[in-house]
Amino acid sequence: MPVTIKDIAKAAGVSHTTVSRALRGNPAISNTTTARIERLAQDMGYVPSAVAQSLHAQQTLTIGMVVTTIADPFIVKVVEGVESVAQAAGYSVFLSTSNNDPDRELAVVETFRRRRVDAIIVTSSRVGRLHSSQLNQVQVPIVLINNQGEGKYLYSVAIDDEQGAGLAVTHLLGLRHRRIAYIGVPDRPKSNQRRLAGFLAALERAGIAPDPGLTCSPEAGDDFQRGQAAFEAIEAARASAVFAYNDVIAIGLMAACAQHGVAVPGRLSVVGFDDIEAAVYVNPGLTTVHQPRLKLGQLAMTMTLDLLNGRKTQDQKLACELRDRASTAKISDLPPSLIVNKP
Amino acid sequence: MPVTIKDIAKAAGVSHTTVSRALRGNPAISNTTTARIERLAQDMGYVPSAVAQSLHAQQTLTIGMVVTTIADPFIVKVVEGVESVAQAAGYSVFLSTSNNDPDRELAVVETFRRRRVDAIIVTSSRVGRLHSSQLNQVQVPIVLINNQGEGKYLYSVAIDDEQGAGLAVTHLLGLRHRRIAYIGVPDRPKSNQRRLAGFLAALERAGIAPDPGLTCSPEAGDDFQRGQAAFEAIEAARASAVFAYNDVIAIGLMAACAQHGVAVPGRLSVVGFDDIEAAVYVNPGLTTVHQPRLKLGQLAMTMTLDLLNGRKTQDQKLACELRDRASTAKISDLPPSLIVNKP
DNA sequence: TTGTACGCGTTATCAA
DNA sequence: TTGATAACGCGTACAA
Repeated sequence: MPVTIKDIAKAAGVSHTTVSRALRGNPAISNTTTARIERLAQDMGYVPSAVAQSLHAQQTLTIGMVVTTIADPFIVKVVEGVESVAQAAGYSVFLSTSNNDPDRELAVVETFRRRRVDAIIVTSSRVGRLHSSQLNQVQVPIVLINNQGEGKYLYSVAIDDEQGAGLAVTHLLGLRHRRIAYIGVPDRPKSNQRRLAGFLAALERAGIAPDPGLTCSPEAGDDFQRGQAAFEAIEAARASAVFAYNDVIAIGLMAACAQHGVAVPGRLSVVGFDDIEAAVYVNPGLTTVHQPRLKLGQLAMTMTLDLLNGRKTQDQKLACELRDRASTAKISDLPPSLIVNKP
Repeated sequence: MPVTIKDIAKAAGVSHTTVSRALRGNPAISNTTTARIERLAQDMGYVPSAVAQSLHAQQTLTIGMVVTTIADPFIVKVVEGVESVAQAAGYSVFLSTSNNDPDRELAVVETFRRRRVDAIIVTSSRVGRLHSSQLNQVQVPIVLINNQGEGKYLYSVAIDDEQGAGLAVTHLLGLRHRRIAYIGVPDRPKSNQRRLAGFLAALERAGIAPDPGLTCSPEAGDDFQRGQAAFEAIEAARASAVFAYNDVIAIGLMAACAQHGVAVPGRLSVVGFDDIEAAVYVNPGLTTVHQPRLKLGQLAMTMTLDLLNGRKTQDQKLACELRDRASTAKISDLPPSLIVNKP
């Protein structure tokens, strides 16, 4: 049982009220007793109970963060951004994973409600389900990362997927590529759709008609395997360049290329999305669209603090930047047929 | 202001005591009123306050987790393991980063004390500092991951570094390598020392005398850069194989090799430690010592639960496994001088 | 300058 | 079967 102000009060021969005031630096208490009490508190190893304080103050100075899985290198950085800003502002953060399971996500939110968190931050959820049921019952601000939602307490900060995809395609167009493929994913429909839209829009601006054969969305297991699985479709489509939904997919594709003797970027240029750590580890280094993930997390928490302090806020969108590394090159002047065939 | 049992009591025309009992399924309350109250609670959107419950029960069902940085791919998995077991057991986890700053680490532990967490889990800290000052003041169990410490409330779960290093070296010896180098790190002294010890012990078992020229510990920036920086020393030492402190260093070294035209594994075999995701992404796939990181986290939390429930526990050590991929090969029969020179 | 009394939301003890 | 009342640790209005 930790030391309480009552214990200190007894030891000091005063009321617990006096102790409370002294420790909070209330000027009404005489300097001498204040000093004495402070010393006593120190000696007795007193640490105030945030639980009791929370009950009294009707706020816990905690926020709940829901992530699908922390294993995603993208999410990790976001969490780090959130946590650092939170910590600096005196907030603690509960981290919970949902594994992309809507039921668990609801359970997690329910737990956060029980714990009386002051706000909730959610990354990459399928808010559809969440929204419908009890999200509107939640009486605290909810900040969505990379996801929109509509509701009284719903706010969002997001990456500009379309702009990012445009960056990738523009880069490839600048390298004279014309047959550019897109590898999408089936399980993040919203962002996938936005990246696809950005991809198509950029092509259209360049006067290139969309070719359905140039977009695919492999079903295989994890993202890396999806990238590998996409290899055949890319070959069949005779693409000279590929824009992948994310880096892991791009890296999986590059692995398949290496296996089949297709040189990157000699025969095929590859652009990813995210700029995860591994993008600089692989060979060749992966050209990719950098997401300001840390900043995204920081912004989400900053916005949360604004909300908590009654300041005005509005939804934010963050721009991406291109990281030009070694997996892209100017298209060779050989005819496409020669370029895409095996050696 | 959320709904309380008093609100429900008023609406139901009973005392709040009855409501409390009804909602907890106390058999003393008649079925009819129980049903009526449950319905009311549901309709009014009642969610019990974990804060008030914690104050009363003198336990919060929360645990605090301190990590140096969540950005470390090793730590991420550990966190995931901890969180999944915690969540299943009804515990919530506070996650805080210390950035390897002893002061911040102390501040974080202090915050956890204020929040009255039931236990604390710490990964990869330099417990020296922590231990000395106020760690002994903490009245809750502390589980250290990959770190020993001595004290009343201190427990630990760890990877068997020596065994893991032995695995790596034995593998290389089996491939006929004799001049095997070790790349260490200056900033994780404990585990570095243990891996070095395992490295040397395995060599000794094979009757190979240690050669100081074959171990180095680059000071450069991050681990990747350290791996790159180690290249020259490895060349100078005329090693045919390298065991690196971790995967990122190994990958950095491989990048430098690619740059200088040194074939891996043709000229140099490389073994890492950790088995991070990127180990399968790089080309060639990195042979490495797999740490059961998820299991490590799960074990840490399981042990914490045991401690909390008064069960007996003892410090645990987890064995590693070798993941044999493509960065190691049998040494060629050319004389060493030919092997290590540039093409 | 200090103390008394009450409330925050919940559970438990005791009495009816 | 139900209800008053106290307690958990803290902060504060009101009194002295």
